[in-house]
Amino acid sequence: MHLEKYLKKLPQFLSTPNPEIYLGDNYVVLDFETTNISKGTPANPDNSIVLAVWSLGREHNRYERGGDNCYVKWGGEYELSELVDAIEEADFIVAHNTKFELGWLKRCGLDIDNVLPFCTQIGEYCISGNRNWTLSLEACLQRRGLGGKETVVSKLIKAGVCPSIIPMGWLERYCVTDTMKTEKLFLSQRKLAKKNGLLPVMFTRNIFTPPLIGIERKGLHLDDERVVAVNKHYRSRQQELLVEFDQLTDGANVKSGPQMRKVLYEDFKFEPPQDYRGEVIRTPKGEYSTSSKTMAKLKATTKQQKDFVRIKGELTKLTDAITKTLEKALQCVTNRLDSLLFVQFNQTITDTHRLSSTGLEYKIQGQNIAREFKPLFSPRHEGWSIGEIDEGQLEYRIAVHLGRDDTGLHDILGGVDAHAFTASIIFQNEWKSVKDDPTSPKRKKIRTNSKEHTFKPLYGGQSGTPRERKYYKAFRIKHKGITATQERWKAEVLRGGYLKTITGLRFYWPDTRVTQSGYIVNSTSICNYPVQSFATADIVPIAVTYQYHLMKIAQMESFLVNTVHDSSIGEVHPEERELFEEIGVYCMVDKATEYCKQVYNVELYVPLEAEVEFKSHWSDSDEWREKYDC
DNA sequence: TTGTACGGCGCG
DNA sequence: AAAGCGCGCCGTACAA
Repeated sequence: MHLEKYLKKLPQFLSTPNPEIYLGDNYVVLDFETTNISKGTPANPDNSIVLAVWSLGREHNRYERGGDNCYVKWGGEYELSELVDAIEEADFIVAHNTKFELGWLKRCGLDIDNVLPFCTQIGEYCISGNRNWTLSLEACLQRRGLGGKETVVSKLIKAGVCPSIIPMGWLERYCVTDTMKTEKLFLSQRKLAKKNGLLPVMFTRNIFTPPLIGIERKGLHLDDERVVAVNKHYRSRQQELLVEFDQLTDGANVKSGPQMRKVLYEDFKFEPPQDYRGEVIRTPKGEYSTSSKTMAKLKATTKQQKDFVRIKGELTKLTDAITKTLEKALQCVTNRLDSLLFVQFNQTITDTHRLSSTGLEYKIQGQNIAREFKPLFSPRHEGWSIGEIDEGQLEYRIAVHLGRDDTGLHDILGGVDAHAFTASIIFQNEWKSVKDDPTSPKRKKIRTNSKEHTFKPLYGGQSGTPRERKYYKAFRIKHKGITATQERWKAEVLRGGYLKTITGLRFYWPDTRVTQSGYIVNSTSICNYPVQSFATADIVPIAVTYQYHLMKIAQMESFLVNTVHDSSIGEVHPEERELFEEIGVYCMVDKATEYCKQVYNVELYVPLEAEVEFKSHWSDSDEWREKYDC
């Protein structure tokens, strides 16, 4: 295959990935002090490096550790060629939150895509599994018995004092100390990681960092005209509805839970809806629920009640869309000539080690943009398209792999429609009459309604209507392998309080026990985490990492702009579609599979599958354009 | 005035 | 005593 010539140019840590590289001593530990606008982000040109300190792992055997074997350089990013040279000679760099240091090194002119990082924050996160530890340098040091007290300088910085005006002697002492502490932390982590088999997972998390920086810097591009048109549409509809809503409720606020509870269950005298067991649906704190799902169960009889349910439902959606997306997108296209929206990827937040994402200036984050608004995102260049590569049925396939589930494998290989099986049980009678007529709209509708239930039992879901429960049971019987594996996981956690997963990552549920009724506490999480984690925190990041590098090596003009759990999204040059697809699919399928073997010694029993789409926008359709008249 | 909890809703 | 999992962001309500 002709990707061979690009593969040959991958940096060595990617062409022959080997986590044991972290056991060597050819590393550079570094720490930067910078000016502090927006937490010192290197993305802001008004920020600059104040002080850089680094030390070399291979020099440390020569003499006793002391403050003097650090390199110290005052001044900006243009005076760090010595550091850049040292990094180019090293196997990897070490820092606490390497995304920060790498961002600055990029500004120093270093090609950070050739740098292998070891982030001590990620290191601690991998050790923590899902234990939600505080991951500041101080907290990590304390946890490993390495000191880690707050100092005067750290307090000053935390209080918002810019490092550029902190006395030089103080700042230098502080930065040198932090560098040495970071190295101690690294040495402690790698020792433990080797012992517990965590090096592979640390390696996988770390090679993702340079691609994430590259993706973050590009931003997501908004289509100005569409943003304006959709805003107008939503605003005017909101105005109409607000008038009606005010009349019906005497000016209640649709966003207020207490007010909605009063309106619904006191003023309109709705009977609080019940679940399948006949118990009133309540919030975790015991209040009557006013969610849209609960509202859907309300029995409206009078015209007033019917109007209210309809208007409240629509108004909630409108308000949500306007405040969370549309208003801010409008501000972005108004304020910024380039109409770019920036997000930040967080690598150490989630329990399952997925990425999370934070919206920066305009507070729109990249992972939960409503499907309805994906058509607002367009390529920044005329004639380009948005390309999206998706891992098809990823979590299902991974569950089938982990459970060596022959029935699942058979269905996947045979392209069996999983939702049809769901429909045949939940909508038994209705389904019978239409199941063999693929053009039937009724069939389509039943199938759509079945979708939400299909994979619920995969995550431990059992409750619902009698029909639904019948399906969940059928799923567990059908997928014997998955069910048995999940039972083993629960047993392992019951025994030891934690589960060692296929990648070596450990998840902890120390309070797990069997209740009097036989229910195992935490069982839904125990069923879910190993699947969600391996699928979307390992396989997809691996694929995106390689996709990013190969696109760059192939000198493509196209580039990635986002990744959302099971997919990557890029802006694609019209003449590069074929190559974009080839690289994308290769990475999501072949490369991810190969890496699993190389790094995790996991031979995937189920094939992966990638789906590719090119569109004028992130999503697009005639109906959508008609609806918003653009 | 500021910070936090809560309920709600969006995504995979 | 739990009833699919994982997140981030919103406005309200209310405490400090």
